Amino acid sequence: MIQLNYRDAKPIYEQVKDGFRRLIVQGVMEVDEKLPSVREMASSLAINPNTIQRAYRELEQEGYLYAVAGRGSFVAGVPEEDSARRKELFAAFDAAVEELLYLRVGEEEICQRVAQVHQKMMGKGEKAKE
Amino acid sequence: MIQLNYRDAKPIYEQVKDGFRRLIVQGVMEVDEKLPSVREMASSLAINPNTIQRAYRELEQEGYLYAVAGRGSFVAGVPEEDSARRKELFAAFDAAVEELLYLRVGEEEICQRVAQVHQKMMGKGEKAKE
DNA sequence: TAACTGTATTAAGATATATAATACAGTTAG
DNA sequence: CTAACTGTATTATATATCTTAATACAGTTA
Repeated sequence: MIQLNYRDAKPIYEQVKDGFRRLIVQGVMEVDEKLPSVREMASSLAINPNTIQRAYRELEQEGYLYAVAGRGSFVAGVPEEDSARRKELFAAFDAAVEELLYLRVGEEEICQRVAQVHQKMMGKGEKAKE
Repeated sequence: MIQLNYRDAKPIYEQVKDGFRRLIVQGVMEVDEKLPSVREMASSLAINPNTIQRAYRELEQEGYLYAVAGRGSFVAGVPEEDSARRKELFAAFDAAVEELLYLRVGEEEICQRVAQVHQKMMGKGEKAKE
C-alpha cells in the first residue's frame, strides 16, 4: 500500500504522508474509506506506531483525513484550499527544474516530460475526478 | 555573492553549494577563477569555517572546484553530469508534476513555470554559455 | 467484558547540522 | 627566511530532528 525507502533522506513520516496523500488525491482511496489503524500500519511497515501517529495527525491537520477515537481514521478528501501544499509542490518543482537546467537539460525536454507524466496518469488513475 | 536563508530547512552548507554551483554553471564565475578563501567566506557570511570547508570539499568531489593547499580554491567548470543525479531530479520532478496535475493545475501553467525558472536564472547569469 | 480504535506523554537513542578550537602543511609576498 | 595567507584534518560540543520505546487513558464495538 505504502512503499518506504530507507535510503531516501526524507523522513519516514513524510514518506507515509506522501503515500496516503497520493492515494487520496488520485482517488484510489475514496472519501470516508477507512485507513489501516495506527498500530496495524506500523506493524505492516515494521516501524514504530508513533511515526504513523505523526503522519496521520499531520494529514488530519492538513484536511486529508479525519479521525474518530475508537473507530479509526478515514479519508476526508482533497482539501479545497491547500495553498500551502501547492506552494510546497511549486517549490520542489522549481528546485528540480533549476538544477535540471543547470545540467544542460533542455527546456523543451522538461516540458515534454510534463506531458508524459500527464499521459501516464490518465492510464492508471481511472478513479481520478475529471 | 551568496545569499543565506536561515528560515529555510536546507542546511547552510547546501545553500553555499547551491550558490556557487549556480555561479559556476551560469558562467558568472569563470574557469580557474579563484573563490574566496574558506576563512574569508566564513567571515563574510558570519558562519563557521568548517561549514564552508564542507561545502568546498563536496563541490570539489562533484567536479565543480579544484583546490590547491596554500593557494586557494578555483573553479573547475561544469562537470560531466551524473546520470544518477539526473534520475533523482527527474523523479522529484515527476512527483511534483503528478500531484500538481491532480490538484487541477494546468499543464500549460506548469510549462510556463519552467520558462519562468529559466528566465529567472538567466536574469542573474548574463554570462551563461549558449 | 475484551479487543479493538485514536491520542497523549515521557524517555532514550541515533543522526545530521553547526560551532569551536586547534593543528599541520603548502604558497607567497615582503 | 619570515609572516601571513592558503587548504586540510581532527576532536569535541551543542542543538535539533527523527525514531523508537513504553506506557497510559479514553472512546467504540462485537
